Amino acid sequence: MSTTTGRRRPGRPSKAEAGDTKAALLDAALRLFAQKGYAGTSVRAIAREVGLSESVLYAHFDGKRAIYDAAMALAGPQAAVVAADEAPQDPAAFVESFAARVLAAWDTPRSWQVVSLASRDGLIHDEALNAGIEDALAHLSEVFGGWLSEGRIRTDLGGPDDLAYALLAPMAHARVLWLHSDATPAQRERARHRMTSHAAFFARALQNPGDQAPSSP
Amino acid sequence: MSTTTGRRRPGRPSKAEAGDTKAALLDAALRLFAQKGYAGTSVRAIAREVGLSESVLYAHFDGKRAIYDAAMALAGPQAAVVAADEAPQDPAAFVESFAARVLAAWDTPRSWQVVSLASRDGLIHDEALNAGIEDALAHLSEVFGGWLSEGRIRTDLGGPDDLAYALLAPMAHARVLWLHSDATPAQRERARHRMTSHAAFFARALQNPGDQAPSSP
DNA sequence: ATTATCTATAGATCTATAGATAATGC
DNA sequence: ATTATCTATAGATCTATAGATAATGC
Repeated sequence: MSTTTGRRRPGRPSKAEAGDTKAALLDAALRLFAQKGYAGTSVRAIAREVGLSESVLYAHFDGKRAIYDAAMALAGPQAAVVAADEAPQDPAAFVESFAARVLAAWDTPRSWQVVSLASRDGLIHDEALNAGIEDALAHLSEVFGGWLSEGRIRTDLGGPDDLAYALLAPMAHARVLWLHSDATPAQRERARHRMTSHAAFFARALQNPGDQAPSSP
Repeated sequence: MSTTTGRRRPGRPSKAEAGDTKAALLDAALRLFAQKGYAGTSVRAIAREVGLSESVLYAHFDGKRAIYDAAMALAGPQAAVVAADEAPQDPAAFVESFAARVLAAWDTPRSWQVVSLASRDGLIHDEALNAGIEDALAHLSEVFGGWLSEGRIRTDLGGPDDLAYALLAPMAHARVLWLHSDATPAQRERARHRMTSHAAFFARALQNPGDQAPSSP
C-alpha cells in the first residue's frame, strides 16, 4: 500500500499521508494468514504488505499471536447464519430462503478469507468456528421438529437432527471446498449451484407424497 | 524412539540397534506435519522425534519439501472409496453398504492423520486430495442415473448429480469435522453416528412412495 | 569402500526491543 | 509531551552442508 517506491521518511507521517494503519495491518494480516497460514506468515511480511517497517506492528499489537487473534476476531462472528424468526412459513419456501441466506453470508470475499484461513492451521475443525454451524443445526432441528409433529413434512425420513444435518452439511461442505480465497470463479460458481440445487432436492424430499400436485406436463 | 537417554554414539549404528530409520522419519514427519502443519514443523523437530540428529534427514531426503511430499504419498491414495462393482443390488442395501465402506476407509488412524494434515496448509481443498471424492461422486452419479431411468428410485427428487452429492457430501463433511487426529473419541463417535444415520435417511428418501410396506404398527 | 550416523557451523530468517526522528495537539 | 513511524540490532531458530567417526559388506 501507499509508497511503493523508495523509503519512507522517518518520524511521524503528516496528517495528510497517515491512513488507518492498524486497519491496514489487520487487513493485510488476514490476507496473508489466509494465504500462508500462521506459521507461514511473518510479522515482517505483514508490515511489508502495507509498506511499513516490521516494528510498527509492535506499536499496535502485543505480538504476532495478538495480530492473528485480532484478524480472526475481525473476520467476524460468522455465526449469524440463520435469521431466527423466519421459520413458520411453508416448509419448501423456508428451505429455499434459508439456503439463499446461508449462501449470501458465505459468498463474500471476507467469508472466503475466513475459510482459507481456517483451512490452514487446522481451524476448520476449531470449536469457535464451528459453533455457528452447530447453532444453525440446532435451530433447524427445532424448526423441523415442529413441522414433524404437525405432520407438515414427511415423518418417515428421520428425526429432526437427521433432517437438519442433511440440509446443512452439504452446504457447509461446498463452502469448505469451493468458497475460499484460492478457489477459481468456476469453483465458486459450482458451490452456488450445488448449494441451491441441494436445497431444492431437500425441499422436495421433505414433501409428503401426494401433498403437491405434479408439476410436469 | 530408541535412545531416550543420553547421546547416541557417533558413527554407524550396529546392525542390532539399527531400525528402519527412513520409515521412522516418515512416520514422525506425517505425525508432526499433521499436528503443526508444514511451516510449523522443522526438520529438526522431525529428527528429534526419532531421536536422531537433524542432518540424518538430508541423507534420506533432498530437503524439507521432499520429506513432506514423501509423507503425503505414504498417506496414500485415499481415493479408492468405492468398490466399483457392487452397484446393482437393492438401492437401499447399496446405500447402506456404500456408507459402511466409506466410513471404514475414513475411520483409521492413518486416515485421521491425512485429514489433520490436509486441514493445515490449506490442502483440504487440494485437487489431488479431493480427486477421490470426485471419483466417488461420479461413480455414485452413474449408479443413481441407472436406477432413475429404470424407475427403481424416486425420479422427482433431482438428477443423479444431486443425489450423489446429497449422499456423499454430508459424509465428507463429518470426516472433515470429526474424523481427524485432534478429534476426541466423542467426536469420532458422532461422525460414525452421523454418517450411518445420514445414509439411512438418504436410503428412505430414495424410495418410491408406496414401494415399501409401512413398518410402523 | 560404503553406509549411517554424528558434531559443528554457515547463512537466512524470524520475533521482539531500544532508541532516534519528526509531526501532532496542547 | 505524545504519537507514529524509522533504523539497528540482539538473540533464537531454521535449513542445509562439510567433514569426522564407526560399523558393515566385500
